[in-house]
Amino acid sequence: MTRRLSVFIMMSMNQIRVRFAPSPTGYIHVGNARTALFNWLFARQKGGIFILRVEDTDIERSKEEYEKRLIDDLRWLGLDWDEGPDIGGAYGPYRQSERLEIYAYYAQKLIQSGQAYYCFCSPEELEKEREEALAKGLLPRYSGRCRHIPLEKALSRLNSGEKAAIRLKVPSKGELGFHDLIRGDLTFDLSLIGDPILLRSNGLPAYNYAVVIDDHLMAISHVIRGEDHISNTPRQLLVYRSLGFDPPLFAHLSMVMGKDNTRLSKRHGATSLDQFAQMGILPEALFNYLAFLGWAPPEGQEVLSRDELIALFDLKKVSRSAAIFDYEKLYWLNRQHLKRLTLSEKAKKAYPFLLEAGLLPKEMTSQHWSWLEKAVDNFLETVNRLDELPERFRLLFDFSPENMDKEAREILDKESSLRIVKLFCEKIKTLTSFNLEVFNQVVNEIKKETGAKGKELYHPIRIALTARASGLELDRLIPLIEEGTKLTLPKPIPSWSERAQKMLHFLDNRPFFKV
RNA sequence: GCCCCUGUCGUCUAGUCAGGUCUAGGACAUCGCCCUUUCAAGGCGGCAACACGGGUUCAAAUCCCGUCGGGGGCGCCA
Repeated sequence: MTRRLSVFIMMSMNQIRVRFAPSPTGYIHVGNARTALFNWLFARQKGGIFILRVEDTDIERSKEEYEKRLIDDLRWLGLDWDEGPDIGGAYGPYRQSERLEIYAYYAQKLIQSGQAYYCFCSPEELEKEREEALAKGLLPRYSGRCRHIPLEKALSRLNSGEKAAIRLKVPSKGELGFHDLIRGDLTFDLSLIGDPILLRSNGLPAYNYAVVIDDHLMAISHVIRGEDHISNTPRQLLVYRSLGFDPPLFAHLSMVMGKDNTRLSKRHGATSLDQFAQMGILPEALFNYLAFLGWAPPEGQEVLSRDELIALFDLKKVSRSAAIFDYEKLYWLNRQHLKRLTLSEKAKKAYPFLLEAGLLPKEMTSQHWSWLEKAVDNFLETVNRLDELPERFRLLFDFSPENMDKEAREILDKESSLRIVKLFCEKIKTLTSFNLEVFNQVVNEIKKETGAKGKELYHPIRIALTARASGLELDRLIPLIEEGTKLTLPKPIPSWSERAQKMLHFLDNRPFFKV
């Protein structure tokens, strides 16, 4: 071994190396995303290495398509990795399906040293035994029946074409413990653990085995993963021990639950990252929220950027109890992050949602963008999510007196209001230009002519202009409409005169309105 | 069934390791008020928790024991 290589190994021994190891069996779930995020925060804070490893040994369920989506989704969230299947690295390959010879090699070593053995039991037999044990209230654990088959005999059965899995021999008594960075010292009774499968009869490794080989060979220093792996840890520790590997440090994160305290699933609402993107949740907001699931910064700060989170994060302060995913708080955080964007970022983020709704054109001119910025500046502060924006924009695009809400109708039922609406419409229907100045002039005239003021005056005028009882402040709304009518849009914004004429026409054909 | 983890406002949590400074702090949600030509936003304020029962102690959210609740595991899934 060269001096340089040994220096390299020495360095990597002290190097913090963590990994996120998902199975590409579906779209990435927020619970897994949170695990990835905690690993990432830890690595980035400590100047360590963050690795993405794809655990695709479940051939039935793993799909290439999912791996691609997984990568896209993680990147969308704002995570990056130093080694992974898409970018390579010194400890690859990073896809378990490409590491099969490695698993076979170590399994053989264990067979040869007598620490593992061939098991010829069929999955059906085992399933039956397990069910029987469960029914009797016994421990559903493998009997160890094949443990005593002499190696020569096993080999000859193998040669004659029989299929076998490889199992690890687990001591029948004793205790095994480890220190968990979040939960402290944990101990387990070995007599309760059956001999785990290392290699399945199809040659593919089982999770509890592959994870050990990979974590060791990839020089993982800290395994940060979900609580559902706590009881797997002793099994894995046994593999480390049999192979003479030093185990890494472990930290088990609590689960993420839905509102009814069951595991978060589709029926609780959005769970996969792409769904949050579609809802108009900013990745930095989801990132912020996920970091807060089971952890809180020391001084109670709430709205934090990725960099601030890196600086503040502390694995030792992570909560031990399960957290419920609260959409309301996520939405609030999203609003806060939305507010932090610059005007042009706001417009850029809003655009896809307005395009999708058919309100803005595919080809945007600089006039479009400048108008969008103004509009977004007014509407964004009223929403939690970007996907609520088209609905707000309809205040500008839709003008339909026939669809007035109850509140607006009730106001029009008052004779004084109706008179103001008509007066206002008559005055503006023939105007060639309309702006705030003209508007105020017209309003002043009406004020003089009718004596109305305040709410009595402005509420009807709002209805005349928008056919709605509520919305944006009028002096912010008018410039937006005025400028918007000059734009080329898939669906034009009605001008003041169109509005006035449409409203008058509507009123004339409504006999039940007085006057 | 057995094993493991876990338990502070409805929710996320601070406080628990080193018991008194906790008549338990913050945030979301909710309710009320203010601002306001509407609706929001914003500002201010209110409601709201140490799962329960024992013990130790001058003193317990904090330490010990038990009970109960919640979650996870016991796969040729990961």
